[in-house]
Amino acid sequence: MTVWDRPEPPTRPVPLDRERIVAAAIALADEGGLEDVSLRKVAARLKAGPMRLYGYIATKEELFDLMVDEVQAEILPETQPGDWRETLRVLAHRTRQAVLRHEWLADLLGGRPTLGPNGLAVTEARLAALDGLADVDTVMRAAETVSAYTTGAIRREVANLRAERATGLSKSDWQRANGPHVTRMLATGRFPALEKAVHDATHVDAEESFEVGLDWVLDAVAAKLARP
Amino acid sequence: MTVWDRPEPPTRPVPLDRERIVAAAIALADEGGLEDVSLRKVAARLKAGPMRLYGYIATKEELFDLMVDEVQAEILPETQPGDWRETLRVLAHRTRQAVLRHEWLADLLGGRPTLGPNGLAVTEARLAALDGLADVDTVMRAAETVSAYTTGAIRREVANLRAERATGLSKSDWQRANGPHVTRMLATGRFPALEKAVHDATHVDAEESFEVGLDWVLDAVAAKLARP
DNA sequence: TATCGGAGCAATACAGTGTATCGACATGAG
DNA sequence: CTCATGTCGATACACTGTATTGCTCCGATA
Repeated sequence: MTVWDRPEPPTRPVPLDRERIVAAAIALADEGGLEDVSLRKVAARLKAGPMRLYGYIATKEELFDLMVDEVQAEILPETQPGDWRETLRVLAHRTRQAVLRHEWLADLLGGRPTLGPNGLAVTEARLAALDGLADVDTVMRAAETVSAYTTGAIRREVANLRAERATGLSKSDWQRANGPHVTRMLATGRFPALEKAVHDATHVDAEESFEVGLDWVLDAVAAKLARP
Repeated sequence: MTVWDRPEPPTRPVPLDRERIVAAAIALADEGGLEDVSLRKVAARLKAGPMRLYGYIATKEELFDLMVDEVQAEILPETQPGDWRETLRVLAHRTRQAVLRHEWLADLLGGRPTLGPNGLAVTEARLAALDGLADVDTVMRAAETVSAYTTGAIRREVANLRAERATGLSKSDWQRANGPHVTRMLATGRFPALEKAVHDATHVDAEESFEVGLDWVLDAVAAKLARP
């Protein structure tokens, strides 16, 4: 019985694990957005049948949870700076940067509690930064307030960014970017304050306005920490 | 040719308009969440074929936009209170209440720019409250910061609410509500600050923590308005 | 070593989705 | 009365998440 007579052994399936699955899903989402992530496509990237994934995840939502947690690892800074304020600021900025790298994150952020290891680690980092500076309740309120601002601001930024991309690519001109509709609405005179704001506001880039708002919120936190 | 010989005239289709379509979609979403809203089901409620809707909307996303704008009408207060701070506070609270009435709004809030008439009106109300109290840029930053906090906080609240509902119905006990997983994670000792917070924090209801965080942010705004 | 149980996997199937296409038909204009 | 027009419904397509089913191979047991 020579080699030539014996058939090749059947090709063993590519080994799989959650890490590989999540990586494939993230790659897909990075390329084409969240709606491009289908279990079939993810499986195809791994040269596997769609049903194979159900050995590792029970539902597509779970895959999303894993994706979010995976990316949250990028948020944790390698070295913790000393100041509580600096720590919170860095965490917020790194969150923003992670979302800009993975825009689909904006669709998921805040949508479910982040209970994965990295999500918990981020929460821990926020709380640790404030630990001992006030009573527990104040600390929690502070952490949650900063985090609420962060996710809210980032979401709006991405929303605007997408809208700009959708309406041609005119970036600087607000009115033109939003098409004739907004212009027409403003012309009705029913939105005088908005009209003034749109007309007179100096355009600042997104990062700076994120930063400014964040600073305000941090100021508020600082004020509350001062008086326990 | 008597009446009996003549066939009935063909039943004319039920007249349709965006208002009716949006109302049907909102009703569906209120009952079963956003994912229960399918063009087929919406159309069925109106005794129409699915394709009929495409005379009024070009895409499902547009339907969502219309839904959001419709519900935003509920946010505008009937009478404007005097104080800028009170105005912003009321707007935030009414936003929260609207989301609690229509939980699906949490999935959409902040996801796209709100360019509909009611959305613009809400923005206008926010800006109008601050109008003249500082330069335009500061006013915009203030409005956006408050709104970022609001949407972020509400989203987290709804996320937690859903998670609680999903894990049995134990509401007060954080650890039990989140199942053994979080308990086990905390037991690793890798999240000391989180552990302390979970253990020692006095449970305050969602509305109160929303209110407190909001007040902090409003304090921050007040401070910036003071010095132009 | 032969057999068997069980696990992992692929194929198939199903109910449902958003939307393009097209043919019929009622309606208003000439 | 005829004809063009535009609206509506049916059909169709490509695709989704997931349940079910049966095969096939691996390792443990007799």
